Amino acid sequence: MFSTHPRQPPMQDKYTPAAVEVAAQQHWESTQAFKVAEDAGKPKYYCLSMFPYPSGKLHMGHVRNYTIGDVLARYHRMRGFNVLQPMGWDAFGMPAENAAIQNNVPPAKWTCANIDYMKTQLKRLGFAIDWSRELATCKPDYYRWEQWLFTRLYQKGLIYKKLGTVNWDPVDETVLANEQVIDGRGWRSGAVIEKREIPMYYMKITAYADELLEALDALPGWPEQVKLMQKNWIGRSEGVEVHFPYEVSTIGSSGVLKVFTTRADTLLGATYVAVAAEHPLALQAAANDPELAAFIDECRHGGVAEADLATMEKKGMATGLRVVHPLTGEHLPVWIANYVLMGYGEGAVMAVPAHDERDFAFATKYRLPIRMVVRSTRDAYTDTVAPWQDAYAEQGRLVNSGKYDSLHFQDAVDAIATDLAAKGLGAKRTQYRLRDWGISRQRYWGCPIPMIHCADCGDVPVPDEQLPVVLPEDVAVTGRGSPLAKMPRFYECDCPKCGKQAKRETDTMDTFVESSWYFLRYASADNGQAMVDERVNYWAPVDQYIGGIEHAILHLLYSRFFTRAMRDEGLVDVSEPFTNLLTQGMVVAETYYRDADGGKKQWINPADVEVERDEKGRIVAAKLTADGAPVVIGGIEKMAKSKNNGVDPQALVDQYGADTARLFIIFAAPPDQQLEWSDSGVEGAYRFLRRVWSFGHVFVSELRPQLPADRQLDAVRLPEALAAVRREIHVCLRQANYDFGKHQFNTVVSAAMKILNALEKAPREVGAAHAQVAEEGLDILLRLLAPITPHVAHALWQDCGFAGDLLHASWPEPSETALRQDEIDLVLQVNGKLRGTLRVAAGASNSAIEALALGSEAAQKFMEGKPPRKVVVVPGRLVNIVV
RNA sequence: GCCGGGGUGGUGAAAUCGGUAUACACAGCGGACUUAAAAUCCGCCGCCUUCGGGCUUACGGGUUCAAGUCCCGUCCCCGGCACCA
Repeated sequence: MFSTHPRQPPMQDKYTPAAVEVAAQQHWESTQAFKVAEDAGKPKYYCLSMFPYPSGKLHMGHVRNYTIGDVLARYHRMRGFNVLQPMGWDAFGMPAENAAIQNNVPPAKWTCANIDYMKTQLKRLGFAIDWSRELATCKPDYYRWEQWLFTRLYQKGLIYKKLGTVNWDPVDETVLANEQVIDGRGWRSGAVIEKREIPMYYMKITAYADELLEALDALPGWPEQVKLMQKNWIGRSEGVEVHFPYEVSTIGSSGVLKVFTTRADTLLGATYVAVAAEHPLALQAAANDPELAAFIDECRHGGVAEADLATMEKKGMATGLRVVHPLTGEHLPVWIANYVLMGYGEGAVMAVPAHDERDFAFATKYRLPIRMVVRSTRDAYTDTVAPWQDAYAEQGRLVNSGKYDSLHFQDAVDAIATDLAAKGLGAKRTQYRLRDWGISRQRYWGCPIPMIHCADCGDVPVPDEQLPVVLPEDVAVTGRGSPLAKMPRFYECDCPKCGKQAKRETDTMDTFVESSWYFLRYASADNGQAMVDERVNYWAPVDQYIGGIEHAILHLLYSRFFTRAMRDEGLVDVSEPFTNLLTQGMVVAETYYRDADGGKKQWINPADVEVERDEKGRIVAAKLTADGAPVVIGGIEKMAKSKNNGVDPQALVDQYGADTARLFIIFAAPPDQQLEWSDSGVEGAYRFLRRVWSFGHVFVSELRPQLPADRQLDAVRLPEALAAVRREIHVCLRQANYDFGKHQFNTVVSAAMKILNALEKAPREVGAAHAQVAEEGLDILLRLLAPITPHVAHALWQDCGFAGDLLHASWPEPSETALRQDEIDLVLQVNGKLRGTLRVAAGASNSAIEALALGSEAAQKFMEGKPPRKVVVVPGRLVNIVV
């Protein structure tokens, strides 16, 4: 109160992020800096971050995603590219319906309000976005083209209808998403979920399975891990389809049970077959067997998620039916097993307990025979087969297989397939794990499927002139049933073919459909006459796509499929939508909680907690600031509402500004790793920007006036101390450019910090030369920081008197003159251990270095008089003397 | 269960083609400035040590003159599994 601030700097020396950022953003806004059009004179760079679901407000994961994208966009602009960075909203989806149920607000209204707010947040963060291309998938001018394409693909046969299995909540009489099924029960009703078969539309993604697989090899810009996951997901496997003829005496009719196997070599080891609970043979057997019927009923309980099916207890029951082994003629029992699924392959598998772990466990449990037919190279089998060993599943030479004995895997498969084909009981076949994409959803807040069901004409696509089928927006959502199915004014219509009264489809599409083509729509977002136009072939493909690793399979695979489907419709030239892919890691933070009633945990926000540290700085305890009583440290978790460990980006921006938020996010971890939140790390980022700011203004007031007229630094002979500072700056720049190339932005920030450290420590007494080095260093520093902290860089660029708009400045390159060194230090090792350093001339020969090393004091000492056995010289790095 | 990824100081992390492990920060400790505090600046900071040095990249082996990096095995953590987006 009474104090003055005698050393308080002049006004412009104080870093005030809010003022700096508003000014920079106004400048970009008034110059329309980020609005782009096609330009044949420049290479184009289409930089795209995955568009957000408008959930309410931005979370830290969004800020990270869009900061990474913005860094790349601004960097490429300075590299001379014509950069497009658009933004939009993935606006259909379940959360809007849940909010509608909870707060009694229509999904459309809720969604639009969220979009408005989140857009202001994105603008405040200073992203270089071309907002003129903004789109929202819930708007008819977007989804009408999705409906239009649907009718095209339907007429082409690429979309078809069949039964699919869903989670049915018998109490709420509604279909649930997998995440709404918890331990086999509905999340709201608590009712036991049943599997139910309903008619659904499917996109024939399997028609592109081979192309989607093969083309992965031509995507060098994608992370190997993502390509591998997609490859495994598509799951191409070469195998044999085997037909087991029905035993007529038990089944009562002739026919064959089809199974697919990749291990046809083990066919002679098959001791039973298993079918899904919904399989026709299962239903037939259950018809007059109440016990079997009860078991099938039990199999219907629980959800459809694969992770649940794979981890549940394997159960089965014999049907009393038999099939005939196609090669031996042996009669094998047919079992119903809960782990066999009707939707996968043929809904039936052959079981070889001796060589398949799951079959082994099943056979052991139900005392079914186990017959060894493969002797692996490790000769793992003894006379007793239990317990299971992984080696049992290995390929090897056949035994106990009659004429196939001693054949190895591939020869055995070939011979068996040939014999099966001769008998008409099987053949080689390629199978995919990938299944067709079921896109029907029994939900309200989605894109209506443009189909009309007519009693006479069947399923009829909505004609072009009747599109879009507009989703009514003034709707009450209750969570019971589907609102559209209860809305005659929506579903009552006339058949487009015969004109009779018909019924409109009331299912909507999977929201993955909207996100499978939005990146193409951005190129021609203003076109009201067509889905895309010729501009798409200027911008597509996306040069750099950035988003969470959690989308590695579904979203990215659907987008690759959709791009091809649109290509084959003549809408776009390219096949691959995303040339380069950067998968960003999660944002995580510490959690704290207290035990509450009923074994529940009461999660406490980290902002309300104080931590205690020991003398090493380790956190040893934590307490709630409000009451001073201890809380439990819950470990590091993904930022989430449920764990109350989220940090609100808005509060961060309000307190420190957008540049500090961006700098911390970029510096704390490389983009593809998880990012651990740290309030003190944010402080550190802010401190750095303040130092940059004050150095800039020291330059303006003290150094710039000393600059000589001739500014050719490369021609100047600098004092050694200053030459070292300049070399350090250029070494850091070289490092930063290398790191930018591999998207390791955290070390670009390190390099910027090192440059500032070097500038601050530069010897001041050398006057004009110092001012010159400082000017060059500051020039480099501001351009390096321009993509990361664009506002502060923009302001300092102006204040320090550098020419032009920093947005259009060129990217800096290190000077060879500045990097030149006459002598270098090598590491001296004896027997691989560090024993000293060796100063040598930069161009010294290996033999000269070797001689110098052997003669050195350190080498003499640690060689202990023994003769060198070998001397390894790594030029520019080290010398290793082996004795 | 299946597929993919990760594990380096007290903490976030760095180490480019197998070549000085711990750059750059954060936290902590000590000092300067201040009536005091904040801010700022300077210094120290992997572990052990008989002060010669020895040890250290989740754990156990292996290859190599040399391994955080390559190979084999184990443990733990995370992402995805088709209706969350």
